Amino acid sequence: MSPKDAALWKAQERLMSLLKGCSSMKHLKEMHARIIQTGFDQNLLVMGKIIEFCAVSVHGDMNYAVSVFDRIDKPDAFILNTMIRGFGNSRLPEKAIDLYRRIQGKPNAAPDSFTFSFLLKIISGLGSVTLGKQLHCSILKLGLGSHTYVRNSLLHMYGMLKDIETAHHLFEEIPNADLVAWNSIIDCHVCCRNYKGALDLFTRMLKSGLQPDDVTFVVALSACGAIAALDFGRWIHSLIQDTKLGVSISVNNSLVDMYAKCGAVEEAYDIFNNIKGKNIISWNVMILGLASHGNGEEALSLFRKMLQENAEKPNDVTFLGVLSACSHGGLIGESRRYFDIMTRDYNIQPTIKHYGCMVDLLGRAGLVEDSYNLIYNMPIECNAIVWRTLLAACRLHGKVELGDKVRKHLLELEPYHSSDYVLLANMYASAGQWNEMSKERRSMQERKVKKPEPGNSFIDSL
DNA sequence: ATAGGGTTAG
Repeated sequence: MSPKDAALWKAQERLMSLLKGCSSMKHLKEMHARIIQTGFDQNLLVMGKIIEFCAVSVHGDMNYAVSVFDRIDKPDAFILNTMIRGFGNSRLPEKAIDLYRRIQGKPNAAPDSFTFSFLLKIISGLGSVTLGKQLHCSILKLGLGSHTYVRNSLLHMYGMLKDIETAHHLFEEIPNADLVAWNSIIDCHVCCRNYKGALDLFTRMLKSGLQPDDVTFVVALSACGAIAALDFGRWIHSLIQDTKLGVSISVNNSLVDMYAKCGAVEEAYDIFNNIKGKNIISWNVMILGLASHGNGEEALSLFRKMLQENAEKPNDVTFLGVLSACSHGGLIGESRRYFDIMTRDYNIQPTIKHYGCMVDLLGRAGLVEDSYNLIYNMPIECNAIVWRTLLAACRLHGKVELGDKVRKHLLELEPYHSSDYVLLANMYASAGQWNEMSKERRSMQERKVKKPEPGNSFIDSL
């Protein structure tokens, strides 16, 4: 090493250690200015550290990361991967895809296993089947198809895209599937609502001799809860007690959730009471468990207990439980009060799910017109699930006229959802409108034929 | 110097 190189290396090391100690954007910007002056603004290690701070640290600023990135002439893979990670955590994750497209074919920044791990996760969230398949092709072309992290990310992605066949195919091709691969394929089945398949795989995994971890148990228990498989859940509970995961918060939360969903509310409560260091999810699953079993009052008193003990700060899901408790207890006045408290005292913006709870609550009480007005006036876009909730209420209370209106909205959003026709046919039948009922049935059969291939989102048109 | 899987509406 020449003396000049040694000096440069020493300076680089000093900058790196200074950047490591950086604690705020203000501090980082000052350092960045000095780095530009000293001519290190094309040094990939130094600039990588800056990008990392801006793009993925808690005090980061993605906009600043972009402006820094744009001035780097030849960014390397680390810098690109870090930018992709940063976009993935941002409100516009599709920008990560744009960046990937821009760098394709540039020799100094060939995508690697890290790039694909990050991108696959982002595509899982975006739900784009086309992009997922394109990326899968690129992965195969680059020979990264059997890279463990990449393959497991692919598995997970196909599960999120509801393509259980491809996920299953991929899984069966793995010579020695590791724990993450097993957990992913089990979770794929849960996501695709194949709960029986998930539990079969869980059993198969045990037989293969692999030791389940906390994630395995959480996923398997959620499958039990979904189909109220209480005996299977109890068996898993006994397996957990044989391991040291009996103290894991998330495993215990899942046990509470499983028992509650299976109707064993007392067992759920028992576990809840014994959790050391309850977190907000512990409280939420218990409140929701009580609420969904008609113990609205108990759910609300548990919520108040949480506040009194200052145990945890309620979040958006807590209020879903609270509103659901009001719904199942028929407490309309209470629900409006809590809705206000949520926004005013806790500064939680109501999501579509909170409106869904309110629509459900008003609808159950027969106030379908109020429910419709709430949807009409809410500041966010309504989705098919909420319209369907209202349609179910219309059916329940024989409000055919409003049901017709709701039907039009559903046709726009999800014209192919089979249960809507069942709901509508039922609604017309209970109102004695037999002609309408058979029309609905015929249109269902017609549409089944025309149903297009699933999976295209806005990103597919990019 | 970076990475994979998980729990909370209807």
